[in-house]
Amino acid sequence: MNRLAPDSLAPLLRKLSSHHGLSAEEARALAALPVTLRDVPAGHDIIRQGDHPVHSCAMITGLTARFKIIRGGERQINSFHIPGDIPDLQSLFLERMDHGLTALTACSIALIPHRSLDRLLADFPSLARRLWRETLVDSAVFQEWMCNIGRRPAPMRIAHIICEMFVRYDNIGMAHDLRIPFPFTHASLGDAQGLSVVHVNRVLKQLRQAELIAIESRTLTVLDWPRLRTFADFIPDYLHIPQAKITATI
Amino acid sequence: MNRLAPDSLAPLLRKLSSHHGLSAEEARALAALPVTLRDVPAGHDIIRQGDHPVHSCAMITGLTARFKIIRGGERQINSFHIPGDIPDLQSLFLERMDHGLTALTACSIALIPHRSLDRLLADFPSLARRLWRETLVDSAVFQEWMCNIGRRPAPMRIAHIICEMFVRYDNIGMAHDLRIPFPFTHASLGDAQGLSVVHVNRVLKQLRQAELIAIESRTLTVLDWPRLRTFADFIPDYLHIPQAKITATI
DNA sequence: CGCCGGTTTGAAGAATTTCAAAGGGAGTGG
DNA sequence: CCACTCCCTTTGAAATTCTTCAAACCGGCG
Repeated sequence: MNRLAPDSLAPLLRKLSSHHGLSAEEARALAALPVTLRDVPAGHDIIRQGDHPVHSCAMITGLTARFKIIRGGERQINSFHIPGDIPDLQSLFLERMDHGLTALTACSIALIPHRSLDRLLADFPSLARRLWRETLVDSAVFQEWMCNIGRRPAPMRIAHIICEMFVRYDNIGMAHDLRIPFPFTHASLGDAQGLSVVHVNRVLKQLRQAELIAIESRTLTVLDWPRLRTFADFIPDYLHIPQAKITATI
Repeated sequence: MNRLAPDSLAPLLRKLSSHHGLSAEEARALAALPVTLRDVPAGHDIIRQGDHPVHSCAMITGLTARFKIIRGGERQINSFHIPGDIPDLQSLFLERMDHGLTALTACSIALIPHRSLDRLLADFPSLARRLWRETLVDSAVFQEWMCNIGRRPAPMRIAHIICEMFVRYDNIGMAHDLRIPFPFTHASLGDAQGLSVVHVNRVLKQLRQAELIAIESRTLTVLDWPRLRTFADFIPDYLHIPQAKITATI
């Protein structure tokens, strides 16, 4: 399942350059990282709580989630990760994993040795700043999720996470005609937004009946973006995507 | 309300050195930062959503909270900050504030110009790594709070946040005889943990009656740490405080 | 064809919120 | 020094949201 490929970091490069363009030199340094490609089947845990990873991984295709299992066995999903994300960049500085990373769909990921990352950051402080920024955006998303889970009623929560995924997929060029991949199970949405499977189901039904969204064959169509985003109280600030890139499509 | 003082960053220095000791040179560079001290009255907003700050602030005394107001006016508190924390370090890279920072008690804070921080980080990559790490710990705390809010019942949530504050206060030498400052209002706890004021009140009553804690004159006493931490399912990993420093006191 | 994971529905039950109102306690002004 | 005020805490009761339990359904895959 391991192989090497030269431009496997393309999604990451695109994302990193989205804020300020990457210099040729920076791009070269990133592309030169010695990565190992790995294909992960759906449902597989990529990193487990308690691990001391020596790699971080960049998402190439698929969908992953960071999660914690709490006493009683309930799962809390803290984030979803799509191509271009580095879900476990923090493991570079926080040696011990306090959460897991799991593949919600079949994924292909690029493993980057911490040692190489260390060197890269030392040699290119500007890249260090970019990556630091990425971890901060991550953090900003956590904060918005807390608002969702802590203070918004279920229908708003689900609408909100749909809006978020829509904008994020759009940002990496994976939204077309108001359609995005939607491989989420009701259980994964519930674990992310603090709801039971049953309730997620009922709420999705509402959203469908209100003709805000349609879901078929693991694809979600936004039927009425303005109404959906209003309903969800969705304000994309917190994703810290450059304005220009957002307003273009939506 | 502004004045200058030489060693106002002492709490921050102590915290930063807690992971790996600071070199003399690093400590000197930090202490040389041109900070402005400011006293903030309780209830005052230090930074508002939408601001583009040119400083970050280090907590010297008092208690602050990061928060968002959502449509409908509800407040979600995302984090509490005690002396030694830099609640808004992220504003160095995320230009626009997507949340606010408010003083829950009278506070004194040290404003550090972003320009000086930039220079510091460029001159001392090792300090950059330490500060990056701090923001990642912040992130880890967000993740644990998500577990709390999303998946734990109210009594566990409140017990958990109490455990967290206890360990954090202990870590900066502000816990004595199992007592910590407890200036939280029920409203602030509720806004942090996704509960109503009324319910926080009832839950605190339970915890008192179970003789897990006692609260008087804004001081909380942990009456039975082992039982409290078990009840809360509290595992301090996520605070990423060096083992040695934790087990010593608790 | 049959299995399996995921979805859907109904009904009952629990946790939590909302509404309403009374009870402290600390600071302020007279 | 007292009275007043404001904010916070506390309590009760009713309403609501969401969960749990149970069971049927559905669609893709071996």
